Amino acid sequence: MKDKSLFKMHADVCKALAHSIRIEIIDILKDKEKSFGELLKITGVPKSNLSQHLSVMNQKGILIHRKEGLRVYHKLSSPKVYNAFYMMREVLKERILKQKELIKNIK
Amino acid sequence: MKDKSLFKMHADVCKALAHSIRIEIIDILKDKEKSFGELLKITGVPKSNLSQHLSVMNQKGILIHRKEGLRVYHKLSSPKVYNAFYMMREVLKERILKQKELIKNIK
DNA sequence: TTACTTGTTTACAAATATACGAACTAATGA
DNA sequence: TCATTAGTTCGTATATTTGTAAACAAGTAA
Repeated sequence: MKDKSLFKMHADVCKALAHSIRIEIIDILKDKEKSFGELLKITGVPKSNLSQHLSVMNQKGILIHRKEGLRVYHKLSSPKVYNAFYMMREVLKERILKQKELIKNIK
Repeated sequence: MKDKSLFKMHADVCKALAHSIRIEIIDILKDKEKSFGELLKITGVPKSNLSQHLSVMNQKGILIHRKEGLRVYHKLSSPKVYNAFYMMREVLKERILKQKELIKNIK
């Protein structure tokens, strides 16, 4: 049988984006790094929850962080993460446009 | 508070890719349509399970299908789906390369 | 040392997602 | 009509993910 471990790893990267809080985090970090505390304020997510989401994103390789004193700064691990994020949004846009067409035809 | 429904929809599209079987399906459909039966043979996934995964992908707007006689043919809803798939794989590649570097430095 | 700030980890409940056999439906042909 | 093929849906068991409070850890500063 064919080896499917590549599909598994590939899906793991996709999973790192597959949550609305994580999408919001990528949106915030798209062009600049932010500390944990800043992300906390912007998102309004409880800190333990936010920490877990950031941890998942780090493990899956889509974020990196550095510690400076008490603060931890997070950013995208590569511009490719934003490209992937962006293409997903394009797919969403296309889907919404198609739905608009459908509604127009119903009227 | 800020409206987060866009993040939710965006994450839903990502979720459609976030499973190894669904990644495999996109890989198979990247450049041609296939019938359910062909997908069944290629993937080896039980038919009820395959049908459910295809259903999820249809609902999330990343696949479309047409029926012809007894057969159902599936394909990507847009080339953008493959672009998104591809960028995810690029992120994975980058991560693997970084891990290789780390191992090299350990030696 | 003590207290404070910033963030992580743990424990566990609740919610979602996945897997798969069995039953079911739709189209075709004998 | 009856059987066959192709695929979907249902019931339900299992697995994975998520959310939250509470405990914990690490760095800074008095």
